[in-house]
Amino acid sequence: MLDMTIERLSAAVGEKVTLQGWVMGKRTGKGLVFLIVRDGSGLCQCIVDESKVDNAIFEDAKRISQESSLRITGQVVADERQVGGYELHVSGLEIVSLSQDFPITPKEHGVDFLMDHRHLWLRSKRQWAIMRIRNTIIMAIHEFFQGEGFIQTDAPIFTGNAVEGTSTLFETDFYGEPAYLSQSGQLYGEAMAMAFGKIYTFGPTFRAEKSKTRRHLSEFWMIEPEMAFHNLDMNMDTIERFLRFVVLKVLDKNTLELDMIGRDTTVLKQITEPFPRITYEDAVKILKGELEVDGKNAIKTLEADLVEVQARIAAIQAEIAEREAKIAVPGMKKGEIGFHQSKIQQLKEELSEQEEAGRNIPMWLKSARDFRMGNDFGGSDETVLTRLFNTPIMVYNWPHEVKAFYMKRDEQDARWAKGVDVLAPEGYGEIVGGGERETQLDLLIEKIHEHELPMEAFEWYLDLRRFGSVPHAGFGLGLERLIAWTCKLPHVRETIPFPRMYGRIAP
RNA sequence: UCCUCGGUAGCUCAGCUGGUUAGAGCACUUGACUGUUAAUCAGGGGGUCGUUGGUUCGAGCCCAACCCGGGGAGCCA
Repeated sequence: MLDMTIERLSAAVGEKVTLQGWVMGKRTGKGLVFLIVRDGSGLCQCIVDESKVDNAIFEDAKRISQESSLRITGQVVADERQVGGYELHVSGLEIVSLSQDFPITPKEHGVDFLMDHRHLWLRSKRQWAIMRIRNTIIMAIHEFFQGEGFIQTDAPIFTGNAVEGTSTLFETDFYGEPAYLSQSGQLYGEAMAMAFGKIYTFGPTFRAEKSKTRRHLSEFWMIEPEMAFHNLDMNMDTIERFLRFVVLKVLDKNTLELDMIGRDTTVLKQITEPFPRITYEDAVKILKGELEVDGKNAIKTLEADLVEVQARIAAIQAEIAEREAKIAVPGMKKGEIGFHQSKIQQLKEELSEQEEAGRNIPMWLKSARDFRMGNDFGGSDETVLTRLFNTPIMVYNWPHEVKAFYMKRDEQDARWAKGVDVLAPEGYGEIVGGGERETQLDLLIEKIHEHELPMEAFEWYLDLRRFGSVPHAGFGLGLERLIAWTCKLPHVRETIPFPRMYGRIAP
């Protein structure tokens, strides 16, 4: 049978099956060739034994190279030591296409090199695992909203007016008129919520920010639910249920993948606990160390982190020196030297990470101490704040000056706009931004003037308040940031098949 | 736009205060090893040291400008 996949080998133990795939790796021994085959669904070690196959097959097994494609036939044997738990005792092998000098070797590579070979990098284990988790998350998003009675609608990607300034928009030529690639479907989502009750959009979003950081992409996918007859509290309830649902789905369906990328799931499992809801005012106090959380002080915690980082740097430097001294002694076996060298390599990588933390933390501390009530949080402020929590936190009631014109003003205290930012733990920061929308026509018009926006471009939007305005709320979730946190990746670029970012348009 | 770190073999890096023919590991290749999981052993080929200009008897190393990349600030999901 040719439709066998590695994923389904467990149902075929003892049977003779044929797999179709690619060679990920090869090890040879006297009379034996071990092939690691991947077929997209998983990995399987295939053993070619010289004494059990035709000579021609054994010769093919010996000459087959990394990433050659093949059809391979053999008996499925359970073996707990193997990735996936099964191996194939080969009786037949057909080379479909021989590959030559595959650029991505089992050794470490630099980011630039890997990014230039993204089309091939996607074949590696880690990327395989991440893309499967991405798939789970996308499906879970649909499942959650569909299950709660939302309908998926889509906002346009071309927009004619620059809502929040043209500096962050990509301009294109739309039949001779300037048009911009959408940086949010928010306003259209509101129109659709007035038509269909509860909706969500799920599509690509474009931001022309010249940001070169671990959490920015120029093209990313955003989920934007919008709910009629919902207020800020109901919005926060929805966000919490939603994030919990998605993360639990990943924990359920991707244990293998999470393990492959080395994700410690302890923090993820705490997603079942309530998310703290903190007003902006309190968040600022926590940030400045004026308010403690469960007896923990943000500033003091960070200072302790710094001490720890410095101790770690010293320990790493000592270990590197020790291993280098060992290698320097003549007479050590080559293999052992290689072992020490690879350890030193790892240590040096960790050292540069720790050194970076050592440089950053004092800056973060300064930023936190000097923070002024009324400002928006910067990336480091979010890190300092979330350092004290193991679940996402929801910061709400923001100074209205820092939020968009459509955000509803708090009826009790006009200083605040009823927005909410959800900050992920472990240093990931903002993954969701949302809030309750302004419903009053006159306040909205005032805000549009205040932001110096072109009134005529918003006439259609104002119609939503003229014809049956209702309280409504919604939020936007950056898919890639959610994936990055779920997988604890150092950078969002690995969460999307072909990242588009400042300075990167190919492949 | 600004700050910061970097660019040496196909890949990852070393190259001490400037000094003869620029090194290692991996990958590739030849051979040895009956089960390996990036840690076996022996041999082999492979480099305009990002670009341009300068300092010097002499530059991979020093200086300047530029190009490319990493991280961060601003901005944000």
